[in-house]
Amino acid sequence: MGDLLSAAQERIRAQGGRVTAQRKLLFTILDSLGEHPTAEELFDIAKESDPDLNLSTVYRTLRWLEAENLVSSRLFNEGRRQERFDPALPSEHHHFMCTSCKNVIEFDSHLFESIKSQFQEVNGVRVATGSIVLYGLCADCRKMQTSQHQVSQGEG
Amino acid sequence: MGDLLSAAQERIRAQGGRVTAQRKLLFTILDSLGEHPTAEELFDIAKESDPDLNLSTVYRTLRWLEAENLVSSRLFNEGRRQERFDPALPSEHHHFMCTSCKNVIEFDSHLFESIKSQFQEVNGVRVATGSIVLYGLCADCRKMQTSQHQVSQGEG
DNA sequence: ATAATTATTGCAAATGATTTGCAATAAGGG
DNA sequence: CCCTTATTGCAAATCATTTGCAATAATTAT
Repeated sequence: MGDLLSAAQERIRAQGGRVTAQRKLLFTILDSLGEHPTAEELFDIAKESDPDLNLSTVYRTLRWLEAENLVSSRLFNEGRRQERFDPALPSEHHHFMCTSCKNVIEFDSHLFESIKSQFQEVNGVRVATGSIVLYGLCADCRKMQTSQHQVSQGEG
Repeated sequence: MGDLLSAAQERIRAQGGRVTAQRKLLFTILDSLGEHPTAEELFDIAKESDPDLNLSTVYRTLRWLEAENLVSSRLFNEGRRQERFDPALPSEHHHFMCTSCKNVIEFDSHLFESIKSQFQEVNGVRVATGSIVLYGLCADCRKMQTSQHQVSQGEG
C-alpha cells in the first residue's frame, strides 16, 4: 500500500509531468482498492471525491500507468468487451473471475512455468507472457445460489 | 472437416430455421479455415464469394453458432478489443498467439486440471471453465526477426 | 410449379467502450 | 505572482458490435 501512489508520482516528476489532484486521487484509489476495476467503476468511485472529474481523464491516467508498467489491463469474457485494470505490480500471476458477482481473485501457480516451457519445446516458439483465466462461482455466490434454490423450492 | 457444416445445417433444420446461401458459405469457410478469425476477417474472405454479403449477417451467424456451442469467442490482448472466433469443437483447450503475425496455435495441457483443482481447494470456489493464453513469437516470426536484425547490422 | 408465409437478409442508424482535438485551466519554475 | 505549457473537461470521433425495419428468399402448402 502506498506503493503505486509514490511510484507513480516519482515517475511523473522524472518525466517533467505534473502531479495533479485528479491523478493523485486516482492513484490513491487504485492503491487501496483490492480489486480489478473497469475504467467506469474507478470513475464512479473517484467522482464521489471529485464530482467534476471526467471519464477521459480516468482513461488517460490508466493508459499512462499502463505504459509505465504500473497497472496492466485485461479483457475478461463478461459478455461485454471492456477492460479491467489490474493495479498489482507486474509479477506473473493469474485470475479467477466469479461469473456471478464479477469479482476477481488473483493466484499463482508454479505449474504454469512447466506448461510454458513444455509448449515452447514442442512448438519451437518463444513465449514472452501469458496467463490463466478461470471462471466459476466464488464461495459467497455459491452459498447465495444454494440458498436461493432452497427458497424457490420452498415457494414452488 | 465437414463437421461444422453438417452439424450446423442439422441444427438449423431442427429449429425450423432456413439454410441460406450466406450461412452455408460462412459455415464452409469456418469449417476449412484452420484459424481463429475475427468477424471482419471472416467477412473479407466470404465477400470474395458473395460480394453482397453484409457484416451484420456474419455477426448474426457467428452468434448463432456460439449459442449452439459450435464456435466459441475469445478476446485476445491484441491492442484492439475485438473477438476472435474459434471453430474448434468445444473440448477444453488453450491458445498461444503470436504477437507479431497474430496467428493462434491451440494446445492441450494435462497440468491444467491440477491447477484448477488446486485453486478450487484452496479458495473454496467452483471453477466451471477457464483457459490459458500465451503470447510470444511463433517459429516463423522468430526467424524473420533474426534475419532482419542481421540485415540492419549489415547496414548500420 | 406457384403462391403464401415468415425467417433471414442488407442497410442504416444505434450502442458501448474508448480515444482524440481543442480551448480553458492550473501546476511548477522563474 | 506571473509565465509557460502539461493536463483537464467537453464534445465529437472512432472501433467493434448490435438492432430496427423494409425488402428478399427459403420453405410449406396448394
